[in-house]
Parts: sequence; structure tokens; C-alpha cells
Amino acid sequence: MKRGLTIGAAAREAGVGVETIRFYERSGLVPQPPKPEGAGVRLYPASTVEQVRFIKEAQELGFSLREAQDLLKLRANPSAECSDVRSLAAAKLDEINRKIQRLQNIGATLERLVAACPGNVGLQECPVMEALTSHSGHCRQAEGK
Amino acid sequence: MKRGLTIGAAAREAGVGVETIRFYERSGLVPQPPKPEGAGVRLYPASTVEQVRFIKEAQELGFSLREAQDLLKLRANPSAECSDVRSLAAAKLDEINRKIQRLQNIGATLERLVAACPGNVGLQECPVMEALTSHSGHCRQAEGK
DNA sequence: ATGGCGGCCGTACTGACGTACGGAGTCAAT
DNA sequence: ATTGACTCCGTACGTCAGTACGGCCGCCAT
Repeated sequence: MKRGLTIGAAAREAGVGVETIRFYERSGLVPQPPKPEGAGVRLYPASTVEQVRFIKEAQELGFSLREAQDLLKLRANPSAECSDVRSLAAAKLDEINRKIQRLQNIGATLERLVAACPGNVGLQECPVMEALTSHSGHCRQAEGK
Repeated sequence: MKRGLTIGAAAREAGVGVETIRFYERSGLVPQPPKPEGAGVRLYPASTVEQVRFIKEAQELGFSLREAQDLLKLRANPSAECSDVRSLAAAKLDEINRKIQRLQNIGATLERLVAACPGNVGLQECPVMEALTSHSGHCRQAEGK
């Protein structure tokens, strides 16, 4: 048992494409199993499938591949502490909250503009266009180079 | 008067780098003024500066360069209607709201995990790691190949 | 005329995340 | 033995919004 899966089977198991596994190998996210001597195809252990799934889960939580790699390393490190993982997650949470904040600001502005736009006036009077057309241009600040 | 600005001066006026204006030219977002016959440097009209500022404002509102281009075209089109602009803005608002929604879901999950993580237990018991380690793996669905 | 700053132009690189392609080899079944 | 599916490998392409680089040339002042 555990004679390993071909890359295609492993990809199917992990729910990704073959090319994705290869890409992860090239990127150093998962190890590439050795090619058997003579000839034949590489055989992937179950751990690779697990790692790919792990990466996908991490992505779902907003982590980049780079960060997923860090998390994988942490997982493989016996002396790693839970607090390490926790702080990565907390940092990511912060980042996400900042993104939400920014998007909410933009959304509020956009909402205001859309609400203010009657939709049937000329572009000259369109509040949206007006917002885009820089007023800041008139009063540029502190260009004192 | 209005003999135009060199690219460096135009960039300064618009608050961007020289390379940005050149990039916008290559991308067809702003026109490239003709090079004077014989020799000399290109001279940029005030309208280019305005357009670059317009693009920057659009970006602030979450529009991509591609979309900023559409907005610019609309602005230049005398028969364009305010409703055109309005619908672009409304679509963008929708998109932003979807993004916020998604980020909030992720954020809630992350928050729950961080809160549940005591920070001093082994990785085996870490709720964050546990969330990452695919449970979905055990119960893969409909793999009936 | 000489120095230096700036403009001109093409090309390549970033980072994130893969997708696509092409030619060759290999495996399993018919 | 032949077919068809799959693997292997490198390379290139795709988005997005620029940044960087390197060589050449023109322009202005001293």
C-alpha cells in the first residue's frame, strides 16, 4: 500500500489541475518526488495531496502562496509554536480589516455619487464625472520644490 | 501661451512619474503629442495633465486603468449620457460590495480562529492549523470516476 | 565646447497565480 | 502491436500597474 499517485491522480485528489502541482513544485511549495531509476513516472505520496489542500485552504483564508509556504514550514517544524501561527493569522486579519475599511470608504463615496446622479442630465452636470474631474488640480498643494 | 509642457513638467503637474505618463501613452490612455519636425522634445498640452489626473481620481474610486479609459472616452464623447457613467459607477459599487462581503466572511473566520487559539498549545491542537488541515480531505465528494 | 540634466525609446522585470503549448516518452489496455 | 491517455519538461503567455535600465541625443548655461 501507499505506492503513490501519478501527478494526474494526485491533482484530482487535491482538486487542482496538473499544472498547478507542477507550478507549486517549481515554486518550492511542495517537494518533487524523485523519478524512478531507469524509466517511469514520478509517484506522489499522500502528503503532497495534503499539502496542496492545505495551501488551498490557506488561500481561502486570504493567505498568499508565499504565506501558505510559511504556514507549511511551520507545520513541518516540530519546535514551532502555536503562537507563531496565531500571529500570522492575526496579522492577516489586520490586513483584511484594513482592506475592508478602504473598500468601505470607496463604496460610500461611490454610493453617494450614484445616488446623486439623476442619470438623465448632460455629462457636464453629472456628479460622477464631476468627482472624477480633478478639483484638486486647481489647488495643488505645496509644490515648493 | 499654452506652448505645452515637457513630459517631466507634465508629470510633475499631474503628480505622477515620467514613466507613468509614458506607460499611459503606450496603453492608449492618453495621446502622445507629435514630436516636432527636425528635432526637439514632445510638448504636452494641459489636457493630458487633466486626463492623467482624471485617471488617478478614477483609480481612487476603485476603477482599473481599463475602466478609467472607458470613462475618459465617455467624457470625450459629446453624445454620451450621464446614465452611461452612472451605470459604470453602479456596477463598480456592486463589485466593491461583493469584495467587502467576501473579505468580511474571511475576516470573521479568521477572527474566530484567532480568538479560539490560546497561543501556547502545540500545533496539533492549534485551531488555526486545524482549520487549514483539510477535513474536506476525509470526506471527498462524488469522486465516482 | 563642455557638462549635466532631461527627454526618447525599447526592453525587461516585478509579483501573484497560474494557464497554455509543444514535442517527446511511457504506460496500460485492446 | 497499436492506440490513446497520460506524464515530463521547458518555455511562453496572461493580467495589473507600473518600475527600472541602458544607451543615445538634444538643449541650455557657463
